[in-house]
Amino acid sequence: MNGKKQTKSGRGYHHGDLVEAMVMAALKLIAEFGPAGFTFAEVTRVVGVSPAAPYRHFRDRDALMAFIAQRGFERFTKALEKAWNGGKPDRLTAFKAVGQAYLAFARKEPAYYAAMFEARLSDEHTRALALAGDNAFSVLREAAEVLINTLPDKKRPPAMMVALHVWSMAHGIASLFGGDGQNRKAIPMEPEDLLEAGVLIYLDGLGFSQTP
Amino acid sequence: MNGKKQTKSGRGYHHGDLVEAMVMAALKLIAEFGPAGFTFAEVTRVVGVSPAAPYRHFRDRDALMAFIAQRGFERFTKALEKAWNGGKPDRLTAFKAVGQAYLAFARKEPAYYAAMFEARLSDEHTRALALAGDNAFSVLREAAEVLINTLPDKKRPPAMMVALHVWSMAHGIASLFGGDGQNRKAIPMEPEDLLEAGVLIYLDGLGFSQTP
DNA sequence: CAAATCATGTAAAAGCCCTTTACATGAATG
DNA sequence: CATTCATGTAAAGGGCTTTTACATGATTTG
Repeated sequence: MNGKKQTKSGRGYHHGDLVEAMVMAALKLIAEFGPAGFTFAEVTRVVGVSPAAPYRHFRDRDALMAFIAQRGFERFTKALEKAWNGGKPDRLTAFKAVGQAYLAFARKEPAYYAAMFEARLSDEHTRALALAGDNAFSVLREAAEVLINTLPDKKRPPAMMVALHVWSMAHGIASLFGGDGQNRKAIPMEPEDLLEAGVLIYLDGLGFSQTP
Repeated sequence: MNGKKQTKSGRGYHHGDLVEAMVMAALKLIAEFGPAGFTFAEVTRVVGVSPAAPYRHFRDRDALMAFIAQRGFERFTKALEKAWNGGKPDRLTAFKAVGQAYLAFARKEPAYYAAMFEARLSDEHTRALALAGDNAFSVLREAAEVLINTLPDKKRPPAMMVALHVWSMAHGIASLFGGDGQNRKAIPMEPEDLLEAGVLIYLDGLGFSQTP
């Protein structure tokens, strides 16, 4: 009947799936108070275990954060891949969709996004996350490569650079105006529209005319 | 001889300028360990006062952070204004200089930058800082306004939008690849060059041809 | 100039969080 | 069924935060 263990309201000595429960509780707290806005002890209280319990699963609070960031990067990568959709229906549309997917992820999963980009993790954890981050970036980089291949050789910029420009603008918009609450500066348009316009102008500068 | 008080190695009962000393010590710690990388108590130890002393000057750790962010925004605004230089020697050159000044500030003053953009301050403090942030943004916005006035009416985009695009790209680059150490992802070019290229392409898209 | 007052710093204490260690429980294994 | 292993608890040490009562010395004022 039940996927895992017993889940009577009062659980027994063992929790059943403490890792998942910790992650879920932490995500809620991050979404509400930011990546620095919760304590390890607070999560144990929400979950209903003793303060020492999580140490069987995570070396410390940062390890929980890194675990969340890791999972976030994986979901992020999938979201970007889905948006790119192999370049269909056409390269330009798909490329813009990747940009929109970037912002959509930041908006819909602010807790993951914060864990990925705003939690200041140790060098060790940062290094371990680098691969996951690179995977996400690769989606954008390859999309850029496919896109610019439609340009004549002479006018073709490095795909890496194009990807970095779009990534930077998307991340800048997400950081400054994205999210759903507190830190967000007020601007007279939706972040998604701002990015869409910015990417269009940028691509125009590369030689993609908007009205061919 | 001395600007302020006695500064014999062993100071007396009163410090003389605890606020400044706290700010300086905090900046050093922020630069090294990030905005979440120091404790209030640690700063008091560095400065050499009791843990309760700072409470005469700052309500709490966040108030110190906000104070630093406030000062950071003021210096940031000045740096951008200096780069704009009234639009001289010409609008385009000056505009690009503003972008470079943005990155230069993030690179040279990582502690201020982190306090301004990466410290998650309370809503209350965030609101109080909004004005200081707006002042900085205004410099870029007015530069954008002057710049796009050279475009024919029909092709002239809103200055606000142009300013937001450039701000976002600069902030994205600074966040992802700027700074000088740990979090910085490795890329095959300097952040400054990446921004310069991005702004040039973007302005090209707006109708500023690079080779008139 | 001396006394009163005010700003600034200290000491001590309460409360919370982090983390480790020794022990308890119950699930899995043979 | 007995053993072993994974997982959770209790207790304790140490650090940080913040408050309160008190100490010091700079500043103001008669």
